[in-house]
Amino acid sequence: MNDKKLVEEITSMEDDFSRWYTDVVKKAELTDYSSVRGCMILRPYGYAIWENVQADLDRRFKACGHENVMMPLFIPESLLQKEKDHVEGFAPEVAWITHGGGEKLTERMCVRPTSETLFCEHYAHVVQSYRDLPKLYNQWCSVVRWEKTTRPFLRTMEFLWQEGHTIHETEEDATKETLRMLDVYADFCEQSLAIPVIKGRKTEKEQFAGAKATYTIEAMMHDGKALQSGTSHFFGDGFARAFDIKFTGRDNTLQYPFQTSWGMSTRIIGAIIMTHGDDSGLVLPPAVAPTQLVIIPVAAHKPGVTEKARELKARLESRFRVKIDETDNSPGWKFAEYEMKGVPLRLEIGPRDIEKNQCVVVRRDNREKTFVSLDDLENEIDRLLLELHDGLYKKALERREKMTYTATSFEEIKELAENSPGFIKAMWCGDRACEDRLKEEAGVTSRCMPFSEQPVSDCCVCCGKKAEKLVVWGKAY
RNA sequence: CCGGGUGUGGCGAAGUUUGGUAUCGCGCUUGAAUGGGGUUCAAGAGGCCGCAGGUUCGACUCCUGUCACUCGGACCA
Repeated sequence: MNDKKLVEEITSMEDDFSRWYTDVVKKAELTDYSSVRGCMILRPYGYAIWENVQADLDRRFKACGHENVMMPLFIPESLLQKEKDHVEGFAPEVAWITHGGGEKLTERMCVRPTSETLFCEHYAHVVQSYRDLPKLYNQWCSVVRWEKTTRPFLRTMEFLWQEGHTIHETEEDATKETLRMLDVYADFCEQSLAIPVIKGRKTEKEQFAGAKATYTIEAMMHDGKALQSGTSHFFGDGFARAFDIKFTGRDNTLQYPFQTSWGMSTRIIGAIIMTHGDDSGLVLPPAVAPTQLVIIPVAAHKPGVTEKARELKARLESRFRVKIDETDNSPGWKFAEYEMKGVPLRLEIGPRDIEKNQCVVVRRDNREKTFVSLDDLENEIDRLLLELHDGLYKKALERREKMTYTATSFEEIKELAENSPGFIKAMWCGDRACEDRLKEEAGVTSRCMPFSEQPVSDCCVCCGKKAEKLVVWGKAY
């Protein structure tokens, strides 16, 4: 490989991870900028990834019984104001509409930063009896938050997401739903995106504005930083009380229902990039790759090559997302191009292969070449895609384990935070003051309190008092 | 929001110190050869130097303002 050329194209991860990220996003043609500050244009290739994410998640939601709806883009100020914690959390970053059709509005409206308030208002209309419950709703939309600094996918002022909003008869049902959706997200990340995640609960400091409990899946990026990849919130009956949502229960008394909400956004594409990518560019997990296999004819001018390549495409496209590159760029150029774009498998077919009734299939993640008989092509591709997915997952998991440390004293956690990028497992007494101090002096925030972890000691890493909660600490995007 | 950096054809840069006809590489177009890791040669096209003021006979270059991107921090679901 010509390393010199490669260095000209993108910054290496090791040299500057942030620049590597922006370079990959740009070179893989995922996004573009416009004259709208802090917002991104999703180009066809970037949008195609989102469409695959969306289709996969939507299937999972429907399997749980969720129904899609559409809520308005705007929220009147009075509606946003109804739940105190919620408005306090979001007010600083909403965009306000003050004029319409050239006239000043009597009441200003914000562009939705999230739609809890709209769902609540609607639920108040449609929920009368326990027979109306539960309602399991979801919407695919974009939301706006007036961010100060932005980065493609990771933090933009407008972004695409789904927000699920459900309402239940009992606290128990709502709690179950919150955790069920967290599992849906975790399964999606691991099975479709090959991203290992840690499931856990957020501390009160990190919890969603208005929630009684926030659960999260946290993933570790290549540089050791954490990315919150999906969240699921339990609201108790707080929103129901604020919005006066009541139903007649089985015992003929008026009761408040219990609610949840959960979301995953285009940010997850940032997670894919920073989990699997390498110095040659993007590496896409097969389940969401817009093209799973690219066919590259070699010596295409020789008789029979183009025909054979087209024949293979026709044969494969009922089972895989296949593309053929018939441009007259050199094969080497094409190899580099599709590596940049993260296409999982590359199929090379040339005169020598045709003679032997075979082709060459190359994996994106490790560049391993396999000569595959054309008689067994479908099965081999299936196998290679599966192996590649497993390989990506395993590699990401190994890296996370290698970059996860434990600390039992303040000095230790501070030293680790400074010198060893990654996650730090340490006990916490539950005091906000300790959490604040760790942020202030060690520069780490609590990512989550994992569900399935053994205690690493019995006293708080910060104050030394008795502690039972294990927290995963880290620096976050 | 605070601090640093950068804005020059599609992309990446030089030129700015010391004001005087807009440069280079890649890409693009056309033609030919090549083709198993970013091929080669030839001929072309393409830029009011981020934007707005100011200084000057003259501004990519100096001054003021402003916008965007970017890196770090703060804030953030």
